Amino acid sequence: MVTIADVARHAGVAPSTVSYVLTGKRSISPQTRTKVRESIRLLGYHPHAGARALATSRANVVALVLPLRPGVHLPVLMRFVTAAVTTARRHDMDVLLVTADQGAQGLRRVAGSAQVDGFLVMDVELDDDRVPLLRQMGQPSVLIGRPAAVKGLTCVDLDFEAAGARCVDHLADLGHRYIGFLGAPSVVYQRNTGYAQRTMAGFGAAAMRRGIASTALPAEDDYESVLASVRSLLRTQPAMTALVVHNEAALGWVAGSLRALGRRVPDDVAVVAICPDELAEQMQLTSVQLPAEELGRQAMELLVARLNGHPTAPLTLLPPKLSGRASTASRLRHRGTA
Amino acid sequence: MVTIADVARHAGVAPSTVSYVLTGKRSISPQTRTKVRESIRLLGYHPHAGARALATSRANVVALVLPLRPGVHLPVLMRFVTAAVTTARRHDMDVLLVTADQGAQGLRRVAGSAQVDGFLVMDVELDDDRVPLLRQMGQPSVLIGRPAAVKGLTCVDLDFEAAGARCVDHLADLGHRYIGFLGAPSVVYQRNTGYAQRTMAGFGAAAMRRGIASTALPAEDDYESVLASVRSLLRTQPAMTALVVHNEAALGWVAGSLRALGRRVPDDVAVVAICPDELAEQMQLTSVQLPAEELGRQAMELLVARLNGHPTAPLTLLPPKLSGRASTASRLRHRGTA
DNA sequence: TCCGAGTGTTGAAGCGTTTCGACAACATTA
DNA sequence: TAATGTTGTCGAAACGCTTCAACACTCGGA
Repeated sequence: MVTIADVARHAGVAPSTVSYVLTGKRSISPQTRTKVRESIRLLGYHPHAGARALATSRANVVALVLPLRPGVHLPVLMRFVTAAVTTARRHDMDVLLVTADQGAQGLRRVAGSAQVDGFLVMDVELDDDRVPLLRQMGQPSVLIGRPAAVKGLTCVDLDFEAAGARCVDHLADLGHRYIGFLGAPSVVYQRNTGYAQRTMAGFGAAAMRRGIASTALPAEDDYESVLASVRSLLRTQPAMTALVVHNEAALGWVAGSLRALGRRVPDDVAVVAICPDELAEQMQLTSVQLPAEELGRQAMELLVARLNGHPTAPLTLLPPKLSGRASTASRLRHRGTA
Repeated sequence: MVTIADVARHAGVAPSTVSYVLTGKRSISPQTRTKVRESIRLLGYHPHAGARALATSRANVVALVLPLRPGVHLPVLMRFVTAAVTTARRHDMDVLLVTADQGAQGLRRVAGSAQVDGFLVMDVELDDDRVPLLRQMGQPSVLIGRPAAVKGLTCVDLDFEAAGARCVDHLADLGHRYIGFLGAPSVVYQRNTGYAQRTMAGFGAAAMRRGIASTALPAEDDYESVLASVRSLLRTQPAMTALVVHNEAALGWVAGSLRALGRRVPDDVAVVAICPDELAEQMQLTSVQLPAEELGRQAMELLVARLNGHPTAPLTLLPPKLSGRASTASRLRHRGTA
């Protein structure tokens, strides 16, 4: 292994000088700087991460805590992950993967051994058992998701209530008066997952506000079950002319199910999805974006800020954005206003 | 931070003694051992990972290299990942996430800075640009997948050729004489991905061997495209009575497409999938298992073996296992033998 | 001419481990 | 009894980096 001493010798300077060239914490003459840089390049020098961590008590690594629970939509999850990793790298940080099975135990271990400087915790539930632990541990952490109490934490999330409401408003503006809601798999609700419940709440409240009749059902992630849920919604509310879908896995089967039940999208039933934009684009669905990349990026930026001692707000909510597409381009409004 | 010196002082021994208790590299009297253990517990001591890495030149971290290319089925990928992480933890190792965008550059960096002791590389292509790099770098590595030349490497993979063949044999034994093959999205073949091509090859060779007519087509991951592919297969070979599907994302739409074209599973068309067992179980499909967990586990075990200086075979192929389920339970055989 | 400020560089101490050689204390053998 | 192992413990020297205090210069200004 080539060390800083080797570089120093090769460049004819002291090790500390090389260090200062690297970190930029002191001014170095341009001549020396280029000389040192050249030696580094020539020798293929890379600072030893462990040694650096020891000297600075900073590992430049953050833990990414991924529970991998059933019911989470992995493609979406991976977008969070990629965005977070990319952002981390932009700040010269690496990412250590901590999965569910390691549990609280695992958090303690990596924090205690100074392996990581902070935590990025994904898929946070309303009352998450990791939250008290994170609060008590000194290490900075950022949560993607929103536990019941955010005091003393840093959380990032989409404003799911607003998202649910936004869907209703859009449909109401188009003249729809009977709207259905197709939710996540029922386990997700049983588990007390904040985002699912909040979307529902926002949806329901907005419907009340606008004087619109609404019905909601969960949907599992297979065709039969989606079909059953849609059928059930239609039976409950035969006049239903619009459907809000908050379930990525079910999306692929919604149009098919409606068709199987004799309804066409968008002419008989308009559909609004809450999902990543790409997915909606591909299926030509009007949608409220689930800005996975943006969330992952923001979360990591906040974590970096905290690592550098900057204070952060306990809760950052991203406003929902709706993109209109073919699935709500029905002629209902014209009919209604005709 | 509580250090080994603190523990030593608290227990009334030398730091080195504490270290020996921890590593077990020298015999320590039971009394001292319990005394030290008690102090460790009481003070909540965790050895500093960086310091340890510096002293031992072993980070006890492996890099997990995840390209996250389009077309890979993420649920399957995540099973590899979870299995690999779990296995790593069983050997007291942690896992650093390295994603595609970091490229070869990233591999060099983490290896050079002694951040990781080895690499677990996933989703390896036939001629992967990371392979020469891995060969030249000193660090041990294990690949999941199978590049064109495996000399000097350690690779783990399912025997996809055998898997393709196994499907044909099963169907042939049931009396089918006209078999279709529904493959991965076409990008996967364009990208020269080994597993897709090998499955096809195994399928084709077995069909020839058994004197069976076969047709193959790729399928994209949306309903319309699956329907189109299936229709095209049926048009090419109207007598087709069986279908082998090697495309997790398409699986959900296969039965629907066949039904839409007037064929029922399994009575008109038998279906065999190559996919993780759980997925097949859920859809009641006869399948050749894609043993993601087993592959991830094996790969990590091999990596650990290499890290400990044990030699490893360049190629470990897992034999395919077929589980019969409802989707091939047609009465064809009886008709055939009747 | 001398002083103070600023600039560029250095030597050495320290970060928290592991590990090697040394050394007591005790047990075993000749 | 002396020589020889064995066992358990210790002190000190690494490991490769950062950073602080100190030092040698140069440059203006008084």
